Amino acid sequence: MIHVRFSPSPTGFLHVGGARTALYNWLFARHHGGTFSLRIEDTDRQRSSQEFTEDILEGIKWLGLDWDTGPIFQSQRLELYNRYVEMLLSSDKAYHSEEEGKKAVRFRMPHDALEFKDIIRSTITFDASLIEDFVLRKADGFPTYNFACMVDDAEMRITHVIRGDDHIANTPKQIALYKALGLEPPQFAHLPMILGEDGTRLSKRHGATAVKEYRDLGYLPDALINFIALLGWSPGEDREVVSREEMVKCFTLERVGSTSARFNKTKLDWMNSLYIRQTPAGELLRGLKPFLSSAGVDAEGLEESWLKALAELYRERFKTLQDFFLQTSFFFTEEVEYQPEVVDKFLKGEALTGILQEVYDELSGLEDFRKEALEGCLRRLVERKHIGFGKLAQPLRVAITGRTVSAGIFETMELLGKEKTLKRLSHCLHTFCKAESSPEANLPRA
RNA sequence: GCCCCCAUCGUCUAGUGGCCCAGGAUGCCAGGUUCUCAGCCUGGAGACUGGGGUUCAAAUCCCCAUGGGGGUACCA
Repeated sequence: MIHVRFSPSPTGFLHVGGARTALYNWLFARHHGGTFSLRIEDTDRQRSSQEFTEDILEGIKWLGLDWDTGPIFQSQRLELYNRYVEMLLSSDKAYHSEEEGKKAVRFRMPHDALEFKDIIRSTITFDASLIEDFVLRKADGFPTYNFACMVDDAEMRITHVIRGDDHIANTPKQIALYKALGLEPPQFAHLPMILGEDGTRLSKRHGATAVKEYRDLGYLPDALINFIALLGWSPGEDREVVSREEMVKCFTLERVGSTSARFNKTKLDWMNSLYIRQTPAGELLRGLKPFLSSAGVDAEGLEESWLKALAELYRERFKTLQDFFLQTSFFFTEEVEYQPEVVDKFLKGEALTGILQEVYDELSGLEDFRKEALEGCLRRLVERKHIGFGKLAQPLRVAITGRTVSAGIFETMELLGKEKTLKRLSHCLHTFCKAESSPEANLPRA
């Protein structure tokens, strides 16, 4: 039976690197029908905090990685580590030391050559004589990382340690500890790091690095998971879009690469838009509503079917859930703001004024405001006027949306509704076209 | 400084000695579809870090150099 764990230290938010480590452990456990445990390594009393612990747990939950046991907290297991310290002390494999008035227990590091097989890399060898006698128990009574990690891995019967390769240098120390205690070390798999877009270690200046930031920006957990999984792992056969279930099915550590990967937001955006396009509208709506609410829209007060139709209409156009409101905001407001440049380009000129007036007249006489009827009506109009449809569509789009890009004009009008559509058209005719057209004649008669 | 790891298109990667004058994806460019944008379709440019070996044959194996990353804490 395979047992793995994810063991973050709560000294920072869960970032994409940690998320990937958690994901690979989870995938490995699920693939082999083993267990996946959570362990919080909070032995640094200064830097650890409850806030980070909660952030990490919430992040893992949001990503949909369920765990079988834990979380266990190392800060609550001092007694256990002390037992191991006594064992090492009594067999003279460890000793008390004092530096600058601080009493600690150090491990008597054996000086023989050390090597271990890494599943992802080749055999890694170390000259143990270069490794000093490291501290097992600090002056404050807490264990150090290397010691607590080893004791817990042994106690939890961890069979595979899958972690970031910044831990490679720790591995010989931990193996030496296993040997000193007469225990069999687990197998190790060190994952290459995830770097920032510029190839340097991931940090705040790379923009969003925390998992929760991606959630708040409107990325779907499945999309993030898929993207992150590909940072170092490949299912082969030129496949890239892989569902969770498929990943579980085909995940192996052998297919994890050994080169560090740069985080590439552009590709994440593509992946996210792909998942958005594949998500059923109802489900998409659940994700969208919180974003609408935070934008000040009373999402619950809106008609579900209308909102669903809107999401359906725009699903191919937004890359993040946050992006959705940015593109559709004009549906949720009474008035629309018009940019001067856009007005000059699309709403001025006599010919235009005339045609927009005719559009207004035609539309106000329409009973059926569904897209098919709207299309028929406007197509007939441009045919009568002998102009290309584009000549009409753009000014009309600007008039009712305030922008030069939107979804199809008929669908947009249908969802906007007759009232708002006419109101905005009327507003434009009054405000922008007035001066250049003959006074009364061209004004909406509505 | 010392120790360790790594090295294929801008980026993520496929590739485990011949199928590779290197495949996919993304991004970029061009064209098509079209009421704009997006999407979709078609095409294009774009890489084996360098140098030595080994071999009939090397992106694949070995060595060196270079570059990048990590470690060198009573942090994890």
